[in-house]
Amino acid sequence: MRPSQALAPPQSAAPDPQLLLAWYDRHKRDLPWRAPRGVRPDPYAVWLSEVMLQQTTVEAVKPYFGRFLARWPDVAALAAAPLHEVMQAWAGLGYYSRARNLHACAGRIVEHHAGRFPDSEAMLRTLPGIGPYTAAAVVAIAFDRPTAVVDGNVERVVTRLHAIAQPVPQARELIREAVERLMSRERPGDFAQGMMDLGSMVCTPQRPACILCPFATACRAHAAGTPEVFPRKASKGPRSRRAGAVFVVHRADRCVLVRTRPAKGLLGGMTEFPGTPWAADFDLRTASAFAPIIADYRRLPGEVEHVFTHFALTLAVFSASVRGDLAAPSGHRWVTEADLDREALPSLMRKVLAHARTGARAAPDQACL
DNA sequence: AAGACGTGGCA
DNA sequence: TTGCCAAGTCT
Repeated sequence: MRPSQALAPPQSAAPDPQLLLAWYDRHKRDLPWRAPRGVRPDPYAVWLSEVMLQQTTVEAVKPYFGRFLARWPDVAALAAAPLHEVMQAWAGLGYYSRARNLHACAGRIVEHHAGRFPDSEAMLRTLPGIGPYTAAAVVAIAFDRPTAVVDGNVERVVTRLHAIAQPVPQARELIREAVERLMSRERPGDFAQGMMDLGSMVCTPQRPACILCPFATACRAHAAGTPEVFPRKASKGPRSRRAGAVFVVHRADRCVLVRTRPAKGLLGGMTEFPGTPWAADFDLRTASAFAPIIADYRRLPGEVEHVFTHFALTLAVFSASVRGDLAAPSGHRWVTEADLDREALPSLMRKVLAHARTGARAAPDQACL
């Protein structure tokens, strides 16, 4: 090597997809929805996993994926399932419109596509719950066809690789084009998954392990010494806070009063304990007007705290017991304690239930409503 | 086009 | 406790 070359500024070689594939072959994660090298995975399993993984961590998805696949081994089985069973099985995973769309999508696949997943992105995009990312992921991973798969991981890897300083929304097309140029045409599925593994294991949001990165020599952000400033994101304002109250009513025959939330919106279609609306200016003294049944309510000590993406919620819990022959008010129903586990109870309502169970024992009497 | 839409883990 | 983050989609 000539001295002039040694002294020259770091020469960034164009990133090579083979480097990523070699890294992936050595370090890829063993995930339940991944097929062995060279084996085409079941498009149904790929689609199911991709929908579950939308904004959701791998660890959270694993047990749900296993249960869904065991219970509904193919699209036809899922399409034939009652929606409420799917919602129940999804309970706890979050973003519940995904479960509704999953079921609707399965129905469309069976009705309009002879039970087989389309292999074209454009066709997949027309299906409920399948957006640009999921359509590309299914085409690349399940059908091993070359297409640019861009998720949050890929955005991070690519904005660092090219030191793209525009905030992500504006940079999206630039990122897609960069992936288009970079991706492997020979192993599109492995390339897509390799980029995501790289993003989650090496090119992490904080303290990326650049020393382990197959793209390190080509990476502009690494060269600049500031990988973690990419991607640039618009800062969000402070999270707002709301409050409300819920009523846990026990009947003498060990039933609990519940209702189903409207299909759309927050926790859409999920089971809940009746309560007040949730409001920033909630006043506890107005809670009684929302009690589902006339009864002797006791306020349980403490509160249930829950954080949604766009607001934090504080819930007061009221508890009461009523006679064994009381009918459920319209829009409500009685469910046995045992059957409660088979309800589509979101995490928030499981917290309420746990609070009611412990609170009822710890402090039988407090303020009355 | 910006905001709604869950949850749990971690600094 | 608060904020950020995780394989996005829909409106």
